[in-house]
Amino acid sequence: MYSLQQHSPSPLHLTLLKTSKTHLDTTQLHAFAVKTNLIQHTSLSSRLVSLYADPEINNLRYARSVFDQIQDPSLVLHNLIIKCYVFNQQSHEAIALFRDLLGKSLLPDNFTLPCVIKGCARLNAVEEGKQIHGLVLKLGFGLDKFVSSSFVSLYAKCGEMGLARKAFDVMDENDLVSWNSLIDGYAKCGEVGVAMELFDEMPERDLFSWTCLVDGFSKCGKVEFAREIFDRMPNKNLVSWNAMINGYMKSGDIESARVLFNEMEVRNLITWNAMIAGFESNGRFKEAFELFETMLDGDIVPNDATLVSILSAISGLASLSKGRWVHSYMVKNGFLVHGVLGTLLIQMYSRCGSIESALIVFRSIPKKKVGHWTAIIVGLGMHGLVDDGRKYFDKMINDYGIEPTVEHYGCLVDILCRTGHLEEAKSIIESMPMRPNTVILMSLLSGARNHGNKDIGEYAAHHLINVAPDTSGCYVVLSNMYAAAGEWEKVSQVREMMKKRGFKKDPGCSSIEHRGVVHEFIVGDKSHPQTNDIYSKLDEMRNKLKSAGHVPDTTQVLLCIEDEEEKEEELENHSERLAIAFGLTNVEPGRPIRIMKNLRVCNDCHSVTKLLSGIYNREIIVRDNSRFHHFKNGTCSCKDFW
DNA sequence: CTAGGGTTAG
Repeated sequence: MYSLQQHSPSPLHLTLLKTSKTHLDTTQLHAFAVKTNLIQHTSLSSRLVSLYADPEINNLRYARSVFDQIQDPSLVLHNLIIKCYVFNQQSHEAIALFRDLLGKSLLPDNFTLPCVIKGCARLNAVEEGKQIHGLVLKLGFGLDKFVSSSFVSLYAKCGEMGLARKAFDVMDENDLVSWNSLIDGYAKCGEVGVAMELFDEMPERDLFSWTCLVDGFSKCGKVEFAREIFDRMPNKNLVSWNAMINGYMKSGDIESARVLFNEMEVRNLITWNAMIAGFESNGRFKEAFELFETMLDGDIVPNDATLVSILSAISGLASLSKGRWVHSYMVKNGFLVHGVLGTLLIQMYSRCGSIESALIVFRSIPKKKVGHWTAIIVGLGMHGLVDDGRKYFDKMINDYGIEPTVEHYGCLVDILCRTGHLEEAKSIIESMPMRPNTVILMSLLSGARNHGNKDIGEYAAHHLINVAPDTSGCYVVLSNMYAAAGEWEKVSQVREMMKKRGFKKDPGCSSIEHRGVVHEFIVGDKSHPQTNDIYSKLDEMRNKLKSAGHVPDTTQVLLCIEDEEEKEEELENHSERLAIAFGLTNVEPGRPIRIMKNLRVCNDCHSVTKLLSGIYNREIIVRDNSRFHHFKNGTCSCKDFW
């Protein structure tokens, strides 16, 4: 190893560095050039740009900074940087530089154009692509093989099949790449017939073309066609198998995906990620996590994409211990939390019930982006830390100059509704720059119910039914509100509406994690190995609640049950009660019981859990479908607003 | 000082 600081430059050095392609050598050449002021020579600085922009070295930041110091950089240098931007998924920067280039009255050539067009394709920027197309025709590159096939690919990727076809037909001679781009486009649009016809017309088909069809049909949800092609393929490679697995996962056919996965002799990281992401997106969180463990046992190294799926899966499982374990794995293995992984960690911790850990992660992120702010504000909202939520919202806008999105407004509205500032919440909804979504309107409606404001309740319900007529929760809350106001006629009107629209409730399901195992309970569940213990604990709970003076609140057992005793029984078997009974029997005294539930906690369960937290002197943390409830000493963190 | 356009996970 030599050091340029200690040796004077010799021709030998320069020759060595000219042929070298490592990052270290390049930075040494860079340092040398700066020190000796040779960087002023365009030939040397140009060489540096090309080295830094080389895919092997790929140091975009250095490439750009050297480039920026060159007076009147040549077209070739522009081409290098543009290509490097596209390679590094920063196509908007590539296009910005392309515009600079035109502004400098430099003309793009047949090297520039395919790169810029590819950048447009990456960004789905079909309008910009069309403008460039006009320029291409003016400059006379319309017949260039690479330029025109780039347009076929761009239009096909953007779903503009008419234009793709035109660009294809204009070509002198269609090579394999242009055929594949076109077929890929038709397949992804679901044009099975056209895609197959073209495929049959192709002069030669290699592996690539077959895989385009498998992937295209998978992506547009025609998984049975994808499988047909897959079975007919003369040869298959990893990409074909992965595309097929992905197709099954997208269509929700997890079993078929698993069968393929097991049949595979060779798998790569993409295979594992496709499976894990597939489990996660289909709500099979437990299996996603188990596969992740299998992967690590097999010494396969995960990447960011794997962790994105795994953190989401853990959020779904609400398993704090698994979350902590994965977080420490990430720290040990050098995963950076600055980008999307930071967002997911914050989300994971707040959804697993530890807002404290979420805050620690949030504070540790040096350059916070919108996603981080959203995650922490949503988290604080879920946990009912009201003042903090408001504080972070203001801080984000005023100190960091970040434009709030609909989600941020949602949190603010939620906070205002919780504290009874309903008019203010309503006026924020009316003045925010975007249309209110279901979540915001539900917050307002629930707030109106809890604070007995019928006018605002009806206002919110009216808008909700317009925005999302399928939201059953809206009718439930509205009916609760009328019931509380004693307007029984309106209550029955709402129930009629629900019946007419055919709403059926999902069965309630709660889960609790104990010693690394997730235990699931549905309403009236008797399948757990400890069922006897659980039901005798339920008996004990019922007696203690009775002596504490609890009267079951059956007003929310809405639809099908008429008999009063049956109503009470239904309540007693709600899934969260089973989970609490399990928790009281199994979780070590003094440790909190953490439960996750798929539906909103009902009124009666909420007041029962408050009482139980006092009676058994236990902290009980329940995550329902919208927020966390920290029950302690007979009260709840949501202050009875949820 | 460039060597280009088509398929798989997020």
